[in-house]
Amino acid sequence: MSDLEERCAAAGLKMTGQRKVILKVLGEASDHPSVEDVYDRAKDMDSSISIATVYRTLGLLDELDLVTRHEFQEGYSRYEVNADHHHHLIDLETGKVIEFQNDELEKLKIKIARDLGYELVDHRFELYGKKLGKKK
Amino acid sequence: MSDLEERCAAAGLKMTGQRKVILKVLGEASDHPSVEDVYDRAKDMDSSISIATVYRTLGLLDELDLVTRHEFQEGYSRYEVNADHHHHLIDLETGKVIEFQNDELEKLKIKIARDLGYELVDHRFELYGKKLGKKK
DNA sequence: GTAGCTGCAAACTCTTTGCAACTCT
DNA sequence: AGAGTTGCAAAGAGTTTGCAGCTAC
Repeated sequence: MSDLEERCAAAGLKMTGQRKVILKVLGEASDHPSVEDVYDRAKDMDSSISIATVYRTLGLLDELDLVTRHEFQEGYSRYEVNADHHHHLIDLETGKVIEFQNDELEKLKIKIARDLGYELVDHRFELYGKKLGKKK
Repeated sequence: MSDLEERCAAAGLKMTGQRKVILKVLGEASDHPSVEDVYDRAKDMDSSISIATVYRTLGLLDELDLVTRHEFQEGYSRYEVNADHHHHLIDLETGKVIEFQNDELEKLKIKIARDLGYELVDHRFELYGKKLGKKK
Protein backbone atom coordinates (compact mmCIF):
# COMPACT_ATOMS: atom_id res chain seq x y z
CA MET A 1 0.00 0.00 0.00
CA SER A 2 1.43 3.29 -0.99
CA ASP A 3 2.05 6.08 1.43
CA LEU A 4 -0.76 8.15 -0.05
CA GLU A 5 -3.17 5.22 0.10
CA GLU A 6 -2.29 4.60 3.70
CA ARG A 7 -2.87 8.16 4.66
CA CYS A 8 -6.22 8.20 2.92
CA ALA A 9 -7.33 5.00 4.61
CA ALA A 10 -6.22 6.43 7.93
CA ALA A 11 -8.45 9.42 7.25
CA GLY A 12 -11.38 7.09 6.77
CA LEU A 13 -11.63 7.21 3.01
CA LYS A 14 -12.77 4.07 1.25
CA MET A 15 -10.14 2.72 -1.05
CA THR A 16 -12.11 2.32 -4.21
CA GLY A 17 -10.58 1.31 -7.52
CA GLN A 18 -10.87 4.83 -8.85
CA ARG A 19 -9.14 6.32 -5.85
CA LYS A 20 -6.29 3.88 -6.10
CA VAL A 21 -5.78 4.89 -9.69
CA ILE A 22 -5.88 8.60 -8.91
CA LEU A 23 -3.50 8.17 -6.00
CA LYS A 24 -1.15 6.19 -8.22
CA VAL A 25 -1.21 8.98 -10.79
CA LEU A 26 -0.44 11.51 -8.10
CA GLY A 27 2.25 9.40 -6.55
CA GLU A 28 3.99 9.12 -9.89
CA ALA A 29 3.59 12.77 -10.84
CA SER A 30 6.75 14.79 -10.62
CA ASP A 31 5.07 17.84 -12.08
CA HIS A 32 2.07 20.00 -11.17
CA PRO A 33 -0.78 18.35 -13.06
CA SER A 34 -4.07 20.05 -13.83
CA VAL A 35 -7.33 18.25 -13.16
CA GLU A 36 -7.44 17.46 -16.85
CA ASP A 37 -3.91 16.02 -16.65
CA VAL A 38 -4.80 13.79 -13.72
CA TYR A 39 -7.95 12.74 -15.52
CA ASP A 40 -6.10 11.84 -18.72
CA ARG A 41 -3.44 9.86 -16.91
CA ALA A 42 -6.03 8.07 -14.79
CA LYS A 43 -8.05 7.15 -17.84
CA ASP A 44 -5.06 5.34 -19.26
CA MET A 45 -5.27 2.94 -16.34
CA ASP A 46 -9.04 2.81 -15.98
CA SER A 47 -11.01 4.24 -18.85
CA SER A 48 -14.26 4.25 -16.89
CA ILE A 49 -13.15 6.98 -14.51
CA SER A 50 -15.14 10.19 -14.71
CA ILE A 51 -13.79 13.68 -14.36
CA ALA A 52 -16.30 14.37 -11.59
CA THR A 53 -14.58 11.74 -9.50
CA VAL A 54 -11.23 13.32 -10.20
CA TYR A 55 -12.53 16.70 -9.07
CA ARG A 56 -14.09 15.19 -5.96
CA THR A 57 -11.03 13.18 -5.07
CA LEU A 58 -8.62 16.06 -5.51
CA GLY A 59 -10.92 18.19 -3.40
CA LEU A 60 -10.87 15.63 -0.63
CA LEU A 61 -7.12 15.22 -0.78
CA ASP A 62 -6.70 18.96 -0.61
CA GLU A 63 -8.84 19.09 2.53
CA LEU A 64 -6.73 16.35 4.05
CA ASP A 65 -3.63 18.33 3.11
CA LEU A 66 -2.29 15.45 1.08
CA VAL A 67 -2.15 17.64 -1.98
CA THR A 68 -2.06 21.36 -2.54
CA ARG A 69 -4.19 23.19 -5.04
CA HIS A 70 -2.60 26.01 -6.95
CA GLU A 71 -4.24 28.58 -9.13
CA PHE A 72 -1.59 30.20 -11.19
CA GLN A 73 -2.51 32.83 -13.74
CA GLU A 74 -3.89 30.28 -16.13
CA GLY A 75 -7.57 30.07 -15.36
CA TYR A 76 -7.60 26.56 -13.94
CA SER A 77 -6.21 24.60 -11.02
CA ARG A 78 -3.10 22.54 -10.73
CA TYR A 79 -2.34 20.14 -7.94
CA GLU A 80 0.82 18.90 -6.39
CA VAL A 81 1.53 16.20 -3.88
CA ASN A 82 2.56 17.79 -0.66
CA ALA A 83 6.20 17.98 0.03
CA ASP A 84 8.42 20.57 1.53
CA HIS A 85 7.36 24.17 1.50
CA HIS A 86 8.36 25.96 -1.64
CA HIS A 87 7.32 28.51 -4.23
CA HIS A 88 6.96 28.47 -7.98
CA LEU A 89 8.43 30.14 -10.98
CA ILE A 90 6.32 29.64 -14.09
CA ASP A 91 8.12 29.67 -17.41
CA LEU A 92 5.95 31.88 -19.56
CA GLU A 93 7.24 30.33 -22.75
CA THR A 94 6.80 26.66 -21.91
CA GLY A 95 4.37 26.60 -18.98
CA LYS A 96 6.96 24.64 -17.02
CA VAL A 97 6.80 25.11 -13.27
CA ILE A 98 10.06 25.40 -11.38
CA GLU A 99 10.12 25.05 -7.62
CA PHE A 100 12.32 27.02 -5.33
CA GLN A 101 12.81 27.78 -1.71
CA ASN A 102 14.22 30.84 -0.07
CA ASP A 103 14.73 31.27 3.64
CA GLU A 104 15.09 35.00 3.42
CA LEU A 105 11.69 35.17 1.79
CA GLU A 106 10.13 33.04 4.51
CA LYS A 107 11.35 35.37 7.20
CA LEU A 108 10.42 38.43 5.24
CA LYS A 109 6.80 37.46 4.64
CA ILE A 110 6.20 36.82 8.33
CA LYS A 111 7.82 40.08 9.27
CA ILE A 112 5.80 42.04 6.72
CA ALA A 113 2.54 40.62 8.01
CA ARG A 114 3.46 41.23 11.62
CA ASP A 115 4.50 44.78 10.90
CA LEU A 116 1.05 45.36 9.42
CA GLY A 117 -0.57 43.96 12.54
CA TYR A 118 -1.43 40.61 11.07
CA GLU A 119 -0.82 36.98 11.76
CA LEU A 120 0.14 35.25 8.56
CA VAL A 121 -2.26 32.44 7.71
CA ASP A 122 -1.51 31.82 4.08
CA HIS A 123 0.30 33.39 1.20
CA ARG A 124 0.98 33.20 -2.45
CA PHE A 125 4.30 33.92 -4.07
CA GLU A 126 4.73 33.22 -7.74
CA LEU A 127 7.24 34.39 -10.27
CA TYR A 128 6.61 34.45 -14.00
CA GLY A 129 9.56 34.74 -16.29
CA LYS A 130 11.40 33.69 -19.37
CA LYS A 131 14.66 31.93 -19.63
CA LEU A 132 17.71 34.13 -19.73
CA GLY A 133 20.30 34.06 -22.46
CA LYS A 134 18.11 32.67 -25.18
CA LYS A 135 19.24 33.28 -28.68
CA LYS A 136 16.48 34.93 -30.71
CA MET B 1 -12.02 66.10 -17.71
CA SER B 2 -10.58 63.69 -15.22
CA ASP B 3 -7.14 62.27 -15.49
CA LEU B 4 -8.47 58.84 -16.34
CA GLU B 5 -10.77 60.25 -19.01
CA GLU B 6 -7.93 62.17 -20.56
CA ARG B 7 -5.71 59.14 -20.72
CA CYS B 8 -8.48 57.11 -22.31
CA ALA B 9 -9.17 59.76 -24.92
CA ALA B 10 -5.46 59.98 -25.61
CA ALA B 11 -5.49 56.24 -26.25
CA GLY B 12 -8.21 56.74 -28.84
CA LEU B 13 -11.16 55.48 -26.82
CA LYS B 14 -14.50 57.15 -27.45
CA MET B 15 -15.81 58.87 -24.37
CA THR B 16 -19.28 57.44 -24.19
CA GLY B 17 -21.66 58.08 -21.35
CA GLN B 18 -21.09 54.59 -19.96
CA ARG B 19 -17.35 54.95 -19.99
CA LYS B 20 -17.50 58.26 -18.20
CA VAL B 21 -19.57 56.66 -15.50
CA ILE B 22 -17.24 53.68 -15.12
CA LEU B 23 -14.20 55.94 -15.04
CA LYS B 24 -15.86 58.08 -12.42
CA VAL B 25 -16.52 55.01 -10.30
CA LEU B 26 -12.91 53.95 -10.65
CA GLY B 27 -11.61 57.41 -9.93
CA GLU B 28 -13.57 57.51 -6.72
CA ALA B 29 -12.72 54.00 -5.61
CA SER B 30 -10.24 53.78 -2.81
CA ASP B 31 -10.61 50.03 -2.56
CA HIS B 32 -10.17 47.07 -4.89
CA PRO B 33 -13.61 46.65 -6.41
CA SER B 34 -14.79 43.50 -8.15
CA VAL B 35 -16.52 43.72 -11.51
CA GLU B 36 -19.79 43.33 -9.65
CA ASP B 37 -18.82 46.23 -7.36
CA VAL B 38 -18.01 48.50 -10.27
CA TYR B 39 -21.24 47.46 -11.95
CA ASP B 40 -23.33 48.21 -8.88
CA ARG B 41 -21.75 51.59 -8.33
CA ALA B 42 -22.07 52.49 -11.99
CA LYS B 43 -25.74 51.52 -12.03
CA ASP B 44 -26.42 54.04 -9.30
CA MET B 45 -25.40 56.77 -11.74
CA ASP B 46 -26.79 55.23 -14.92
CA SER B 47 -29.14 52.33 -14.46
CA SER B 48 -28.99 51.35 -18.12
CA ILE B 49 -25.39 50.20 -17.97
CA SER B 50 -24.85 46.51 -18.62
CA ILE B 51 -22.35 44.26 -16.95
CA ALA B 52 -20.96 43.28 -20.36
CA THR B 53 -19.87 46.86 -20.84
CA VAL B 54 -18.24 46.86 -17.44
CA TYR B 55 -16.31 43.73 -18.31
CA ARG B 56 -15.28 45.14 -21.67
CA THR B 57 -14.26 48.50 -20.28
CA LEU B 58 -12.23 47.04 -17.46
CA GLY B 59 -10.55 44.76 -19.95
CA LEU B 60 -9.61 47.71 -22.13
CA LEU B 61 -8.34 49.73 -19.20
CA ASP B 62 -6.24 46.80 -18.09
CA GLU B 63 -4.67 46.57 -21.54
CA LEU B 64 -3.90 50.28 -21.41
CA ASP B 65 -2.39 49.75 -17.98
CA LEU B 66 -4.74 52.25 -16.45
CA VAL B 67 -6.00 49.63 -14.04
CA THR B 68 -4.63 46.34 -12.79
CA ARG B 69 -6.59 43.16 -12.57
CA HIS B 70 -6.04 40.97 -9.54
CA GLU B 71 -7.20 37.46 -8.95
CA PHE B 72 -6.90 36.76 -5.29
CA GLN B 73 -8.03 33.44 -3.90
CA GLU B 74 -11.67 34.33 -4.22
CA GLY B 75 -12.70 33.01 -7.60
CA TYR B 76 -13.30 36.35 -9.28
CA SER B 77 -11.38 39.42 -10.34
CA ARG B 78 -10.82 42.69 -8.58
CA TYR B 79 -9.48 45.81 -10.17
CA GLU B 80 -7.54 48.73 -8.90
CA VAL B 81 -6.58 52.02 -10.43
CA ASN B 82 -2.91 52.00 -11.10
CA ALA B 83 -0.71 53.66 -8.63
CA ASP B 84 2.69 52.85 -7.26
CA HIS B 85 3.90 49.29 -7.23
CA HIS B 86 2.78 47.41 -4.18
CA HIS B 87 1.54 44.10 -2.86
CA HIS B 88 -1.52 43.01 -0.96
CA LEU B 89 -2.41 41.50 2.33
CA ILE B 90 -5.95 40.16 2.38
CA ASP B 91 -7.73 40.14 5.71
CA LEU B 92 -9.31 36.69 5.82
CA GLU B 93 -11.93 37.79 8.30
CA THR B 94 -13.18 40.91 6.58
CA GLY B 95 -11.99 40.60 2.97
CA LYS B 96 -10.28 43.96 3.35
CA VAL B 97 -7.23 44.44 1.18
CA ILE B 98 -4.23 46.17 2.65
CA GLU B 99 -1.47 47.46 0.44
CA PHE B 100 2.17 47.40 1.29
CA GLN B 101 5.54 47.90 -0.27
CA ASN B 102 8.84 46.35 0.59
CA ASP B 103 12.12 47.16 -1.09
CA GLU B 104 13.84 44.10 0.26
CA LEU B 105 11.20 41.96 -1.38
CA GLU B 106 11.61 43.72 -4.70
CA LYS B 107 15.31 43.00 -4.74
CA LEU B 108 14.80 39.46 -3.56
CA LYS B 109 12.33 38.46 -6.25
CA ILE B 110 14.62 39.63 -9.03
CA LYS B 111 17.55 37.85 -7.49
CA ILE B 112 15.63 34.61 -7.07
CA ALA B 113 14.55 34.61 -10.70
CA ARG B 114 18.02 35.43 -11.95
CA ASP B 115 19.57 32.71 -9.82
CA LEU B 116 17.20 30.24 -11.47
CA GLY B 117 18.26 31.47 -14.88
CA TYR B 118 15.20 33.53 -15.57
CA GLU B 119 14.32 37.07 -16.41
CA LEU B 120 11.44 38.19 -14.23
CA VAL B 121 8.45 39.24 -16.31
CA ASP B 122 5.68 39.24 -13.76
CA HIS B 123 4.98 38.04 -10.29
CA ARG B 124 2.36 37.61 -7.67
CA PHE B 125 2.89 38.12 -3.98
CA GLU B 126 -0.07 38.00 -1.66
CA LEU B 127 -0.40 37.53 2.04
CA TYR B 128 -3.52 36.23 3.74
CA GLY B 129 -3.88 36.80 7.43
CA LYS B 130 -5.95 37.75 10.39
CA LYS B 131 -5.56 40.70 12.64
CA LEU B 132 -3.28 40.22 15.60
CA GLY B 133 -4.28 40.82 19.17
CA LYS B 134 -7.97 40.25 18.74
CA LYS B 135 -9.89 39.33 21.81
CA LYS B 136 -11.90 36.17 21.28
C1' DG C 1 -26.41 -3.84 5.41
C1' DT C 2 -25.26 0.72 4.78
C1' DA C 3 -22.55 4.84 4.58
C1' DG C 4 -19.88 6.34 1.28
C1' DC C 5 -18.62 6.55 -3.57
C1' DT C 6 -19.43 6.75 -8.60
C1' DG C 7 -20.92 8.26 -13.41
C1' DC C 8 -23.87 11.07 -15.72
C1' DA C 9 -25.84 15.14 -16.82
C1' DA C 10 -27.50 19.30 -15.38
C1' DA C 11 -26.43 23.43 -12.97
C1' DC C 12 -23.39 27.15 -11.45
C1' DT C 13 -20.12 31.09 -11.50
C1' DC C 14 -17.53 34.15 -13.72
C1' DT C 15 -16.37 35.85 -18.07
C1' DT C 16 -16.48 36.42 -23.08
C1' DT C 17 -18.73 37.14 -27.49
C1' DG C 18 -22.01 37.49 -31.81
C1' DC C 19 -25.18 40.52 -33.33
C1' DA C 20 -28.09 44.30 -34.51
C1' DA C 21 -28.88 48.84 -32.98
C1' DC C 22 -26.87 53.03 -31.63
C1' DT C 23 -23.46 57.03 -30.88
C1' DC C 24 -19.28 59.67 -30.50
C1' DT C 25 -16.18 62.19 -33.43
C1' DA D 1 -20.64 58.69 -42.52
C1' DG D 2 -18.47 55.18 -40.19
C1' DA D 3 -15.69 52.98 -36.84
C1' DG D 4 -16.30 52.06 -32.34
C1' DT D 5 -19.51 50.95 -28.57
C1' DT D 6 -23.57 49.11 -26.37
C1' DG D 7 -27.21 45.82 -24.38
C1' DC D 8 -28.90 41.49 -24.70
C1' DA D 9 -28.71 36.86 -24.67
C1' DA D 10 -26.23 32.94 -25.72
C1' DA D 11 -22.01 30.55 -25.27
C1' DG D 12 -17.63 29.17 -22.88
C1' DA D 13 -14.50 27.33 -19.48
C1' DG D 14 -13.80 25.34 -15.32
C1' DT D 15 -15.98 23.40 -11.50
C1' DT D 16 -19.71 21.62 -8.51
C1' DT D 17 -23.74 18.88 -7.48
C1' DG D 18 -28.35 15.99 -7.36
C1' DC D 19 -29.51 11.60 -8.09
C1' DA D 20 -29.94 6.68 -8.68
C1' DG D 21 -27.18 2.83 -8.70
C1' DC D 22 -23.00 0.57 -6.98
C1' DT D 23 -19.22 -0.98 -3.63
C1' DA D 24 -15.97 -1.25 0.20
C1' DC D 25 -16.06 -2.30 4.75
